[in-house]
Amino acid sequence: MTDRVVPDAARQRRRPTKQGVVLSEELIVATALRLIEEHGADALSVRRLGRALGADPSSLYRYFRHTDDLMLAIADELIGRTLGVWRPTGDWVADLRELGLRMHAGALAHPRAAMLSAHRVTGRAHEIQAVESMLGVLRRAGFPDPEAVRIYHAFIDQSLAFGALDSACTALPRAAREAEAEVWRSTYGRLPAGTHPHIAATAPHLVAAMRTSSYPAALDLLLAAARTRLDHLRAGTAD
Amino acid sequence: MTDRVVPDAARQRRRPTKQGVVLSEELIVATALRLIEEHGADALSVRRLGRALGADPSSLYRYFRHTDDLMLAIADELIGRTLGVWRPTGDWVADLRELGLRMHAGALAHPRAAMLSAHRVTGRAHEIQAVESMLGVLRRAGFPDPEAVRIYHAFIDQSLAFGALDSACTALPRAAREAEAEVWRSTYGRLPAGTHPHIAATAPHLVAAMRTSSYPAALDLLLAAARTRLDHLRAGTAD
DNA sequence: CTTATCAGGTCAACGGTGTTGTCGTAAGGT
DNA sequence: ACCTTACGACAACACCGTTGACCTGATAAG
Repeated sequence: MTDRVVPDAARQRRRPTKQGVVLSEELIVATALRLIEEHGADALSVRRLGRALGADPSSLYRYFRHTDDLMLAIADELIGRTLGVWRPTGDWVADLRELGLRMHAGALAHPRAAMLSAHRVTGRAHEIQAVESMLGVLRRAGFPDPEAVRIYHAFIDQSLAFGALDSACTALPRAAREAEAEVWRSTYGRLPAGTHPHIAATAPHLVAAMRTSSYPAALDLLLAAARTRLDHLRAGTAD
Repeated sequence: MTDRVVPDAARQRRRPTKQGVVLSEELIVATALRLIEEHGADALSVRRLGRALGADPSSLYRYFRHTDDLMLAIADELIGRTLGVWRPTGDWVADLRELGLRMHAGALAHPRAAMLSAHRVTGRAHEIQAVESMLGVLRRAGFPDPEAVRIYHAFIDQSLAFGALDSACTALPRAAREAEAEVWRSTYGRLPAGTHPHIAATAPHLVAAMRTSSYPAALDLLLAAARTRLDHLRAGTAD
């Protein structure tokens, strides 16, 4: 079996499956996304996907060399969907905030794909478009080039890193997620002030806060620092 | 089988394994960490771990309810190793900076373990100690409780998220890492100013910057924003 | 219109995974 | 010296990704 995968364009002999479905790369990716959305991240397996498509699991290997290939195809589809229609408004802080939240939401909508692709550089069209957009926002705001790159770098990595982290949380089996909430409530919530004064003092806030993602807060902190930095630069206080 | 796990302290009948090894929670965790570092994250399975220990896989279920429990124990051990000897100096910005860099370095020292545990709450001794320390730094600095929790949350998640992201990069196969560097150099480095003015203008900075982790920069931005916030609070300017 | 080709769906199998119910045995307390 | 029982071993279950061999029917050539 040298290579049973055929480039999508060259396909012609599309034969229906035993259950009457005509497979295609597109259909497979769409079904995989649906599966993830409907039954949780770990509902995605080659066998289950095959079953959902009404095809033998091994058929999928005519379209993807292995599961990773499938994941990357899904990720690519994701980028397209989440950044497809964004346009800058001119308010650089609001623009970056919107972009950050969008990337984060896009990741959370498809946790598995996000976890696998957050640390990869594809060099493909959608990605290049995104880089150009963000750098544009920062440079038009008035950041000098080295500063724009520094902030872009921190901004994009923070978005991707939080996206992956929070995705990993939502990809946790239900039981584990509930167990974590319980740890915050019954372990951290009950530490005596004698031995752990700071945890005890902030326990209610902790229990409430740790349930949600801190990405919006982290994003706002980053943007606030960037704005301060820009003010300093404008005031002529060179570093 | 109600629950075959016995709390570690209560263990007494330590019986050697067929191959003469005396199991313990500690030994299991240490072996798991070694396994992960030596043979990669997916080298960690109950069966392989059993083999490495010279014990039947099912024996491990006398010490951990399921694989997840084991992961949490590994995560906590990691925290303990990286934060073991830290003491606050009184300069809260410097302290948090040091803590953040240490956690990041700790993650990179055990990339695969970091990737598996960054998003977990263990509720175990080392973790509790770490939470108490960081909250202490922020509260002594003068942050009111809700603010301290907010900043703690953003700070810890940022450290863990970047730790996991950068770990994932270093865990990439050598070929893939070089391919990514090449993408930056030859794809982003050569885009024409006509179609991609912002990338073209910053290309040298981009190529140079994207090779390194942006965590230190992101950390400094977060701390700068926190300091600004504290100044505002001190000035009595509520919000 | 017939025929041959081969893309692509199917089947069966391999070796891996986490997890559990059962059983035997040896360590510890009495 | 005896009992109890903790705890390691075994076997089995249901699932996973992946592959090589097989079969069949849609298409292209004649």
